[in-house]
Amino acid sequence: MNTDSPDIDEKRRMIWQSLAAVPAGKVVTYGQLAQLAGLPGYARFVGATLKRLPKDTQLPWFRVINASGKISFPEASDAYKRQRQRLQEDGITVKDNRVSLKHYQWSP
DNA sequence: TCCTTGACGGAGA
DNA sequence: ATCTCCGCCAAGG
Repeated sequence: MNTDSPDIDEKRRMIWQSLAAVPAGKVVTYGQLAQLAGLPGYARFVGATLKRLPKDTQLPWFRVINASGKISFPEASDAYKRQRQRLQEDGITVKDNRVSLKHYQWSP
């Protein structure tokens, strides 16, 4: 059951919806996803929302990277390795923990 | 209720 | 290119 306030839950829904639209082979930044969801300034909240996703989610959480073009996890972590793996399966080149936003950033 | 933390980002140095 | 500082908004203690 959901005990969160309606407005917060609604914001999460907006983010999930926008995330679902990000196509394979493309990436978006946390801040960009917030804007696409109609929530400018909510970059941090996007991160907090992705953190709450179930491990077996179908949403493309791995297509979200930070504004510097890097994966927002320590390079030694499993989370980092999983995200890099999924991105590479998408055909995205990850060189030294860096994705070229110039080539892969999605613009709807 | 107050204080700290965080899958963020932009401005400055 | 890097690093620090600071504003941002929730979540957790």
